[in-house]
Amino acid sequence: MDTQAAQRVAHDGGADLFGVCPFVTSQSVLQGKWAILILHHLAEGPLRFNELLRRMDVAQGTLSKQLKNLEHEGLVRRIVHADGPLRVEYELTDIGLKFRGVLDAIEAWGNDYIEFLRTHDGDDVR
Amino acid sequence: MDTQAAQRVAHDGGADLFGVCPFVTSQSVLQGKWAILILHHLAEGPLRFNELLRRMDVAQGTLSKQLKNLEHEGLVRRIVHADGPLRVEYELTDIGLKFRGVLDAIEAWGNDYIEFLRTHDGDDVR
DNA sequence: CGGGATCCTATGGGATACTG
DNA sequence: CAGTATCCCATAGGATCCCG
Repeated sequence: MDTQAAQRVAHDGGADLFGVCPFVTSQSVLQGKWAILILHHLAEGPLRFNELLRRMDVAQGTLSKQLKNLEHEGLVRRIVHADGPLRVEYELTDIGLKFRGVLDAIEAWGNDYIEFLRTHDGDDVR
Repeated sequence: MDTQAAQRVAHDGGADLFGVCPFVTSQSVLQGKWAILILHHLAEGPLRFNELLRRMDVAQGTLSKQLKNLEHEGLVRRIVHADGPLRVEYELTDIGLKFRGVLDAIEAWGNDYIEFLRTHDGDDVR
């Protein structure tokens, strides 16, 4: 381990609230550009890799990594169909399905915010 | 209509859906390590800069930038009190207050997920 | 089809020092 | 008190090539 990494570990005495605070914990799952979008698309049902790829304009490698993360975190299940040609589907697990509550809230607020953006056209948001 | 034209229409070539899709739009606001946490702390009422600093173990510069972002995006309002010593408070705007719906959903799911993590101890999540 | 491996860049975020 | 400025690094994510 190099010096910098060692220092970071040593200094990490600060309380990491992952697994303790629901907001910190959720944040670590929601971080990144694609998690919410993937979860959103899978919320309606299982999808194959290339189908996800087509729905979200994302690089293959990136999608692959993100799906592995979500699988590791327990939100997504990867299913390989044994019949015929290679066919893989991704679907939400139980805890992944529960996330739809968050997705619904995000959708509602997102629409409110889009409306807000239009009515405050002068302000340079983003 | 010929086939190629139909396909070009159907396939949204790299369009940025910010301001169009509520999920993409929300994601751009929620991205980053601190936005959700800041919003959560401000949801209960206005807070001063150093008070936020104390509640979340974050670097000053980082907090400053994040607050500027949220202010720019219209979720947070910065209030400078003119009396006596320098005193600044941050509070949620109307559209920021509406975000509490998302925060509530996140809190609920976060707690479910924490429970899920405990009952699946063998899996190395994160 | 469904990826993995590799390389590269952009940027988020921490540490530190300084300021009105 | 409430920042700003600067430097630096770790990581996310895109592009490209390759594979079973």
